[in-house]
Amino acid sequence: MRERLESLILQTAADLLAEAGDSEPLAGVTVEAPRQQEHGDFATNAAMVLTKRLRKSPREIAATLIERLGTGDGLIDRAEIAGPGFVNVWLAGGQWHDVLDRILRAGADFGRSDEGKDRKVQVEFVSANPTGPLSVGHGRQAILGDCVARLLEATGWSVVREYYFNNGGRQMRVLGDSVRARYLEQLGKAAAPPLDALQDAEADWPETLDGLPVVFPRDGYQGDYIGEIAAAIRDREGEGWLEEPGEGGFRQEAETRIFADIRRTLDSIGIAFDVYFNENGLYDAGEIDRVLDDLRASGLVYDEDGATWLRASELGLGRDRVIVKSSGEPTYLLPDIAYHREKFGRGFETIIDVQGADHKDQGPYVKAGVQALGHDPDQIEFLFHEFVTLSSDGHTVKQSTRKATFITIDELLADIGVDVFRYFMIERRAQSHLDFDLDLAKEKDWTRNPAYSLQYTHARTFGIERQAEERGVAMPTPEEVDTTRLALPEELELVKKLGEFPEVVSRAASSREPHHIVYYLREVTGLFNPYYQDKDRHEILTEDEGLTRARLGLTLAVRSVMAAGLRLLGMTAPERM
RNA sequence: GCCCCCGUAGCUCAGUCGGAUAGAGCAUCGGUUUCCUAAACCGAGGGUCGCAAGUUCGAGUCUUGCCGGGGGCGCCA
Repeated sequence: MRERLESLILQTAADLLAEAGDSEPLAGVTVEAPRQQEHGDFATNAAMVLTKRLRKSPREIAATLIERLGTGDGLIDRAEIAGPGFVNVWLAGGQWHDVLDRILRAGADFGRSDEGKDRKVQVEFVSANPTGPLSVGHGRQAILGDCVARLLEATGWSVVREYYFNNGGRQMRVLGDSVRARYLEQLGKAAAPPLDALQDAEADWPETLDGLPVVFPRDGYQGDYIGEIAAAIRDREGEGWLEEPGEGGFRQEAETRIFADIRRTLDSIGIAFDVYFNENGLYDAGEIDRVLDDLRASGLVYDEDGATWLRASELGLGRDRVIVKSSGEPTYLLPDIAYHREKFGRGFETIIDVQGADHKDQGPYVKAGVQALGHDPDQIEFLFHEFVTLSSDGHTVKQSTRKATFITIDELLADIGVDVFRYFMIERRAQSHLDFDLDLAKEKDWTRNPAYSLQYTHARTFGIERQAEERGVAMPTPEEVDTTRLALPEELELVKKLGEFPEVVSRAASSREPHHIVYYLREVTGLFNPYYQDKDRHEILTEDEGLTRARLGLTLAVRSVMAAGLRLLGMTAPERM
């Protein structure tokens, strides 16, 4: 309906330009629902935009526009000039009734669209290396990536969720060494380093302690999970692994167990990846070498100080970057470029990389790399999110993966549950810092919790249904709802808000901003709860069967939108709370 | 020093393509319940949209500078 009105207005405005001999295309004209209800159902700035080009006053143009629009084939009830030259349009009453009818007929599909046209998009997120449990920071990225993927699915894209990981390299060696050290300590063959030495990088590091060697790496992983993995190995192997290198069985065992934990955590917050992509696959397939050769052929690579450099400064970037160290080992950048070329090879039209703020200025280098290889860098989108800071008792809790002072998703879930977790992780837009109050999170009394109130609005529609059943009233089918019976302003306002849902989904999907869904659902809740509550004006279950069916229809429409919205957020939509 | 993000009500944050009187939740204060679930609703107070210029019919929104907070500027990933 908005589309119909919009095209009508755009066409009329274009006609006015054409008649004035101006053949340039029309730009900047909007048709939107105004904030104030008194400003009509829709408002357009067309008259003000055309002022210069038609060399007439906005109000004069507005008057012409209104005259030309007329009733717009029955779409328009009336139109008025307002303020500096807005044209406010009120739709004919029946239009809103049609909207409700469409929502009811669409049911669970309302809000979905095919604008993605089944094009392939990849969303890569989390991508944490298997060195430890997922932290709350990973949680934000996980929920953000998943919700973006859900939005894209709802708008007709063919989505692949992907997790990229690296199980080689220095990090993993340190991990294996850390496990091995704990294993030796548990068998009494080594001494644990003192706590103060672990916590202070400047402190003295003992070679031996009480006659036992200290084998724990100075920069080792300190979390309890390391000791647990070591204990599992000890229980199974006894002293059989005394000669096993950290890089061997210990590293492997740690990776297997940690990855299993990560997957279980992801599963527990409702996330399933389609692809787990191992960086090693790129080496095995010879992709790294091929990319290096191709980059050399592009002339954007040179050798200096024994290392190989990407001439990124030539592509407008800050500085050149090393892609192969003088040791012959590639830096992260080379496999990253190779990985992205591989993504292009899989035919994705759009590639979305969800990453933390600390990766912000690396994106351009990856883009520069793929551009040098002949791909369109604009097909890659980086979606950066700022950090999650945790606070407790008014103080920020310091987090460090290595020192294991971070709060894991698992710990938080035990306190607040998946739905509340997902809600708080997605409520704010990605580029805002997320200050997560642990005390609030651990507070059991969630009666003031906005996550809860969204779910409750959905549950309330079932409460109404149960109440209706008790009175022997069945929920109506779309055919049984005579939408014209809904005439109260608050009912039309609610219908109007529900009708915006597809647009909200579309905008949230194309801007990759799932938080819009949250705020929209809060608005629906904010209209439906008072409507339900104000029993003096409008009980839903009345003596009038037709009116009751219409209001139950409205209730069902609210249910559809709330259910669809909650599903986009990955939250459950309970029937009873 | 350079680059990126943020700065909006007491707190935490929304604010669509630049649009009319800047919103929500929480908190505070006052009220509402023989009722379709009070896990609710109604009302009130609370704003120099960090500061200053600029762009224009119009700026929380765009540009520049400054201030404050966060992140990044490795042959780490």
